[in-house]
Parts: sequence; structure tokens; C-alpha cells
Amino acid sequence: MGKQQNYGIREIAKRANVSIGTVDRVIHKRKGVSEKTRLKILKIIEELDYQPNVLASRLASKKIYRIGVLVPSASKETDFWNAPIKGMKRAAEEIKQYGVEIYYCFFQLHSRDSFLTQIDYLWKKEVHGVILSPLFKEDARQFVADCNKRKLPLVYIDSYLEDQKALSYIGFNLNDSGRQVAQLFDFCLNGKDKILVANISWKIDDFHIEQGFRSYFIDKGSTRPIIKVDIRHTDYAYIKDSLQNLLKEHTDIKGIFVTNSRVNIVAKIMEDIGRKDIFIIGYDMTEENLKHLKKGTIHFLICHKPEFQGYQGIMTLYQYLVLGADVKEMQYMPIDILTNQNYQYYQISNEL
Amino acid sequence: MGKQQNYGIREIAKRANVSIGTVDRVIHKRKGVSEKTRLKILKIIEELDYQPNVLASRLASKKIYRIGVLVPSASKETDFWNAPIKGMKRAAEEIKQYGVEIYYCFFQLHSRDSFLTQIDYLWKKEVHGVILSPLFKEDARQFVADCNKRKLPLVYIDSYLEDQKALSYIGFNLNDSGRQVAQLFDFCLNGKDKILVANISWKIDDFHIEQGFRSYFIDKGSTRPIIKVDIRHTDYAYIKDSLQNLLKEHTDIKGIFVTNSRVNIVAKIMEDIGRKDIFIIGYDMTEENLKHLKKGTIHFLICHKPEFQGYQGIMTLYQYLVLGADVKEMQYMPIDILTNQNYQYYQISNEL
DNA sequence: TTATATTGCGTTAACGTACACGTAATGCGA
DNA sequence: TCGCATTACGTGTACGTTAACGCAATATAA
Repeated sequence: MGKQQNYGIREIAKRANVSIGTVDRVIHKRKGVSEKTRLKILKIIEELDYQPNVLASRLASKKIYRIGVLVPSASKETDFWNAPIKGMKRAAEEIKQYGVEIYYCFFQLHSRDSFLTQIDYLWKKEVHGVILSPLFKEDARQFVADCNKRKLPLVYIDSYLEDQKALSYIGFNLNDSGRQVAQLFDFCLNGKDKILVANISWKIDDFHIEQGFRSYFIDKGSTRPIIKVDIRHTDYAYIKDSLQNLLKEHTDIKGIFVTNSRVNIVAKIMEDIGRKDIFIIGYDMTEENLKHLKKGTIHFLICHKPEFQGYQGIMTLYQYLVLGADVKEMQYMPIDILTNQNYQYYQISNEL
Repeated sequence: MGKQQNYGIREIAKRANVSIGTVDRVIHKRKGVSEKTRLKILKIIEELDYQPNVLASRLASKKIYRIGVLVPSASKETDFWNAPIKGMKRAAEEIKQYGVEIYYCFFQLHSRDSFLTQIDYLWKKEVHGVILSPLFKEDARQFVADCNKRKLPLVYIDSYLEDQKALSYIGFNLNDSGRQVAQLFDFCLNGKDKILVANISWKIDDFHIEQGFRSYFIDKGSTRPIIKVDIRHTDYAYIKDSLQNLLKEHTDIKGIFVTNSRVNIVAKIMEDIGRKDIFIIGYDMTEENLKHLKKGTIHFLICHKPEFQGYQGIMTLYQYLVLGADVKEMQYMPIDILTNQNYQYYQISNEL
């Protein structure tokens, strides 16, 4: 069980009647080897199913792999990005022996300028790979194009640009995520209860979520009434006004779906105006959301392993750069359903 | 960022005015070093915050770590144990460079004899660590005691013996798992709907789950009617009879909670007798359960990352044996809620 | 006292790979 | 033909650690 003899470059050299130096050159695709011996060696490598000893390789090589991370900084408004960063740091700790160094470039969620500044900073670091959260689409598009030009492997995290290919995407499927929320409402509400979908953001960015949400009911042939509201401000008072007006107009609203992590604001509003009867679902286990989940003022939170996304982002580049392994282009995170009964086990699982 | 100078035993030796051999002896707690120099070296190690280079260490050492795995084999009735095994194999692949070998000892779920046979087999392998699923409690207790006597680190997987300490437990909290199910029913059923808790097994082993389930309603001050049935046979016909009688007697049953992975049998029965109105929740994403989840005849499945349990079991022993790291005694898995909307992402996430 | 263990330590050859360097062998132009 | 550049390959050292071996110095026994 697992006692397979592992051949090394020494054995390959012996069988090919060359020195280990030549084998080394072939493996690393360096020049200085005749085509004939190259093929001979490649054939033997194939035959022996040679697996390079990563430990020895790393020990002998002083090569450093630099990874640039271009993501938003955690803000007072949302500490979401703390989680991916935590995951990246854990990954970095695990593989630092392999010469992987990480350069974090944090930009402000609302400042395009800071994004451009961080890109400049990143270029100076001469990194070998990049992790990107492409929130400023136009600039990100240009940046990804530049990376592709320089053959720099790039991993999207949390969202991606459909028209710009990259090494990999790590995040979730917005559409299916919305469908899951639809089903939860469908299970928990009565047949004709109205649901309000609230997008609270200065940007319109959750179209796929709403689409998935609606598609669930359409596929089911359901006639459940659904209304949608876009709230382009994120302050409590403004949102409260908007929601109160809506609730006055639609007295049959029994569920609210907030399509991002600002669900805690809605939960607080419902609490403050005494509407305990409304079922609330939203995204992400931020600190504020967790408080309301515990209290029962948020019923479900949908999460997509934010910490693991970060961990996996680093590991993907590690596998590609250091191990030379193939990498999946789409790495979808699971759609995790959190309640006040299971949240306490969620962080733990993310730690490893 | 991360360019810390890492000192090696060479530097330690230089500062202590000894040879690297002596430093090595101190690090590995071998004899042949005077107390005086030992302390001197330990002090320097402390000062420099020496971190051994695991790569070099492994390269130089021919030491093999053997891990024995004592778990049930996957049977026709349930393929549950395939998942942990898959996770173990993935872990083994990752760390085989570190000299970890795994010996799988599968016993039959219903055969105490096969369990004892496998224990004998395991002893012959002279393993350095053990992973155990202690299903046959009495014999397992004795086995764990033997391991402790021999200072063999042991990791419980999926369940554990409360009165026998071990290095670690990897599994879930039965009580909280039951509570979660209770909440799901509470969200999805109407206030007075009756719930049937069905334990289908030849052993009484799910007491904590039922306790957690009930405690949710008690804590909430709910008066929801709950009835419990123990079915000590696992064949379709017998279970069908039992359930039909119950449903005749209790016409207000609107939910069935099957406390283990045999929920697919109940789902099939409800399908066959045309009771589409009953909400069904059970455990584990086995093949049969998945079929019913997809069809909508099972509404929720509770899972506890079976594959990750296996992965983590191996990794825990690796960390303890190879890296000499500390290990958490209780490693609870998250309580994952699966539906036919999110199951397809669950397996994927388990792959890494 | 001498012979023999024991203790405390230094030395050195691996482990498998990377890479700089050295050196034959070949090619090419005049 | 010679001279020189280029190509093709071998050699050796290093990476940081392990562990076997060796050898003094000291302790113990006869």
C-alpha cells in the first residue's frame, strides 16, 4: 500500500546513458540538448511515470514566487474581505517553505483611483501571479488584458469578467445562489405570500441573483407575487423610508430577500418598526449579519466560504506556479445555508 | 512581506560553539549531550525562533509513518463510508512525499467478528497512528485503551467514546445537528403540524439527535406535537407497515425526521403511498438519498462533510506525527443543509 | 594500575534536485 | 587546413537536515 518505488532523475539518467545534468535540462526545458537525446529522455520519463520530488526541488532552488493580491480592503461598512484575506494568510503559512511570497494591494470599495494606484504598485513588485477582485470592471478588464499579454497567471476571486479569460475563477454561481434562496422562501412561506427582492447598492450588480431567484418560481409554475426594489443609498434612514413605503403599499409582503450583505440594515429596520412576521434572507456572515442571525431577525444567510475562497486562490496559483499542475477554470464554492442553529460551526470549518 | 531570514541548525551550531550534530541531537531529544550544552542550545533555538525546514528534514530522513484506518466498509445498503475514504486518499496523495503510508482495515457494519479480525490485522502492521470509527463500543473501548497504553495517537472519526480519551475527534455534534433539523421543520411547517421522529436501525444509537431535536422546541416554548418511533428492521416492507400504521393513527403528521441515512427508504414509501404533503428531512448525501433529494421527495439532507472528515483525519495525524504540531481535541464539522438547489456544489467543494 | 565502558561531541555521507561551470565534440568560415 | 564559435553534455557544489560513524575524554571495573 503506497510502497511504490519512486524513480528520480538519477535513474532516468542511467537508463538514457546521459548525466543527470542533461536530464535536468530536459525537464526544465532549457537549451543545450540535442533533439535525439531529448526525445529519448522524455520517453523514459514517460515510461517511469517520473514524479519530481517537490521537496528536493524546492530545497535546491532558491526561486521565489511572488503573488500579488488585488482586493478591496475591509471597511467599517462590511468586514467581508477579512475572511478571504484570512484564508490567504493561512495558505501562505502552509506553503511559505515553497518560496511563495504574497503582496497585498488593498483598494477602497468606492474609489476607482485607489484601484488604479494599487495596480501601479502591483506592477512594481514584478509578481509571478495575481489574484483579482474585478469590481471596477473597465479598469479590471484592461488590467487582465495586460496580465494576459505578459503571460501572468491570474485568478478571479468572488466575481469575474465574462469577456476576459483568466487562469481560474473562484467564487459562486450567482444564478443558482438566487434559486436556492427562492426555494427557502418557498418552503417557509405560505403559497401566496409576497416576496420583496431588495438590491441595496449604488451599483446595479446583482442581476443574476434576481434572475435565478425568479427562475425558480417560473420553473415551478408558481404564481407567487414578487416585487423588486433598487435602493441606491446605503444609509439607514433612506432605506427605512423606502421600505416603509413599500410595506404600506404591499401589505402582503411576508418575505424580504436582500441580495447582498446589507441585509443586517433591513433586519434592524424590521425590528425597529416591529415587523417580526417578515421572513428575511440575505448574504454573508459579516459581524453585523451574525448579530441579527443570532437574534432571529435574519432567518437565513447564504454564504460561499469566503475564507476558503482566499485559501483556494493562493493554492491555485501555487499549484500552477510551483507544482506546474493543471488548474480548473471554474471553481464554484458551495451554497451554504446558515441559521442561528449552525453558524457556530461554520467559522471552524473554514479554518481548515 | 515575508522575507524573514530563516536560521538553520548551522547558525545555531555556530552561535553555541558546537557542531550541527550536537544541535541535531538536542532537537531530536536524543542522548549524548551534556545538560549544559543542551540548555545553551535550547536557549539559542528559542532566541532565533528556529523553525525546522520540513523539506530538508523529510529529504534527509527515511522515516516512514504508518497510519492504520479502522472504519466500516461501504456496503450496498449505504455508501456513506466511501466519502471519508476518498478524503483520506486525497490527503495521502498530498503528503506521500512526507513518508506517510496508510493501511485500510475495513470491517463489516454488522459483524463484530470482522471488527476484531481487523484489529488483529492492524496490530501486525505496527502503525504509528490510528483512525477509528468506534461502532462496536465495547471492543473499541478496549482497543483505544490498548492504543493509549502503547502511546499510539488515535483519532476518532464520525463518532467517539466519551469515556476514552484520544488525540482528537473529528465528526459532528449530534445534539446541535438535531436542533438544526428542528428549526428547519419549524420554519417550513405550520404551527401545530405533528412531526414524526423515526430511528430506523437495529441499534439504538441516535439518542442525542432526538434530544437536540426536542430541546429546540422546549427552549422555544413550543407545544408542537412530536412522536417517536423506533423501527428495528431495515427492510422496505417492514418499515412501510410501521409507517402506514402510524400515519393512520396520527393523521396530523406533516413532517418525518429520519435520524440517519435510511431516509431514502421513507421517502420511497411516502412516494409509493402518495403522501406528497409530508416534509422529509434526513442525513447524508448517499446515492439513494441524492436521488430522492433531486426528485423533491426528500426536502433537506443534513451532512457533515464526510469526505473532509477523512481528509482531516489523516491530516491531523500527519500534523501530530510529522510536524510535531499540537492538535485540537474536538474538531466539529459544520452542519451543512442540502437541498436539490445546492447539492451539486457540495461534492465539488469536498474535492478540495 | 590497566582494560573497558560510557559520555560528549565532531565529521561526513547521504536525500533528490538545481544550476553554474567546465570541457569535449561539432559546425562553420576562410 | 586552422581557428573560433557553438552545441551538447558531464561534473561538482549547494540546499538544510538526518543519522551513522569515529574519536577523544572521562568514568568504571578489574
